[in-house]
Amino acid sequence: MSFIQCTKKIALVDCNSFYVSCERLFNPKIRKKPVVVLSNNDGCIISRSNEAKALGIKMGEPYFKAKEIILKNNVQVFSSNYSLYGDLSRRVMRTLKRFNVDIEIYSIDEAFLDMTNFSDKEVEEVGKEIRSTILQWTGIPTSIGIAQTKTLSKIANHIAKKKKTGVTSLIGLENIDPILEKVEINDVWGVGRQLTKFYNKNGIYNAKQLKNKSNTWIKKNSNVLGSRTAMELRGVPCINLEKTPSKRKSCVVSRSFGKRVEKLQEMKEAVANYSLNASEKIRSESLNAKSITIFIRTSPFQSRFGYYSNSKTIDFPIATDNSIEIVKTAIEGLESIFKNGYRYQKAGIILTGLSNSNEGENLFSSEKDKKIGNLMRSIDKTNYRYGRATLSLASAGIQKRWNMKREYSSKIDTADFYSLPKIKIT
DNA sequence: TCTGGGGTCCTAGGACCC
DNA sequence: TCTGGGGTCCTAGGACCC
Repeated sequence: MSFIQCTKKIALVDCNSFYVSCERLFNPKIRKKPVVVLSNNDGCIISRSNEAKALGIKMGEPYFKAKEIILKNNVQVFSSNYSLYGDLSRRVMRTLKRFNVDIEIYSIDEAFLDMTNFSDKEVEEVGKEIRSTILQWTGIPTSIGIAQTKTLSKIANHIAKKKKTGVTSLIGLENIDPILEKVEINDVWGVGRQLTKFYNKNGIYNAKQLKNKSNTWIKKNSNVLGSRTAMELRGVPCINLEKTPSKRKSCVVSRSFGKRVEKLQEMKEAVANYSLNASEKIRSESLNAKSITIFIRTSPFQSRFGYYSNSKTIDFPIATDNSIEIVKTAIEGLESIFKNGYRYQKAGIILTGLSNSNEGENLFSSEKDKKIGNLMRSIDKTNYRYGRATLSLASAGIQKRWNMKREYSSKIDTADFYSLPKIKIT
């Protein structure tokens, strides 16, 4: 038996230190300097410039732990600014779409491209052209890895990150084992902490070893995901390019608090706010939620005050996108799990069982429901125009003492006219 | 003092059915 | 003494990703 193997060519375009690059765009002074961007609440370091990496600052490290290195080396620090990053991401993706190839937007700073239609020889040159176009049009530096499968293109991308040209193609190479041998197993896409531990225990330390491990062993000792990764390392595509984004299945809004919350009233305000945001989000995507989960917890890192974590899931009678109903239900859920005497660090809500809201006026939709629908739409429009929370519910509160910390924000927002960077003409 | 947020998918185990 | 077996569906929790 024989089969025709159609060799694919998949490119992974990845923005270099994306959030840092976004901040640098409007701040030339920090171009060659070490820079880091912090997560919400200024908690952890989630983006680092090469200079910051060289200082030994680690990905995901809590900010307070890295503070000493940061101060000593005059590292520039920024609170995250997702409105800015989202806008620049859209610009990068729009630029990519101009190249007329199938594209899957994989995350805020990554996209897979199907370059199968280009010849083995062309592919690297096209990659370079894409890279320089993005740089020129958006100012964002990228790296591009090209290979036969998504997993291999991730590896090619790692290599490209260290090259000056920023582009690496593994297409047409007879034997990539010497390359895979240098890739640590935990750097392989799909291999996280637990799998690394397991593979190490079984003598697998790099990508080549996993690739050459027998199928039967992998199938017996891991799950479908594990064998898929191994196949992909062998050049057999198992993970398809998703051209059309699939509808989301859940919607989470959760935050750590800027200050610990101890009172039910404050917690209610926070949960009401998260519920409002989530409702607005699903309405903007024409979705209804079947149920809602509310969760609260104290800090898992500070057990001296006692640890408490709980959640409550409630089904709606009918799938809904109505803010008022969602907030009301969230508060109900919160009251059922809230316990006095704890210093809460985080809360959130999850809307699940999402379905298209236009799928059928259901039997119960009444005049009243329609009126509520119209009300929701006009709230959304007003908030879109004048900023979120122009119109809100009283339960969402005004003081918001629990609001998150953002001490180091650049306050630039290319998606908001009043926050555009200003140029002084003299 | 200070440790992110938003997703998806898989699996094990329980409930239930015939 | 022996105490069915096989199937589906659902959910919670874990692992992974960026």
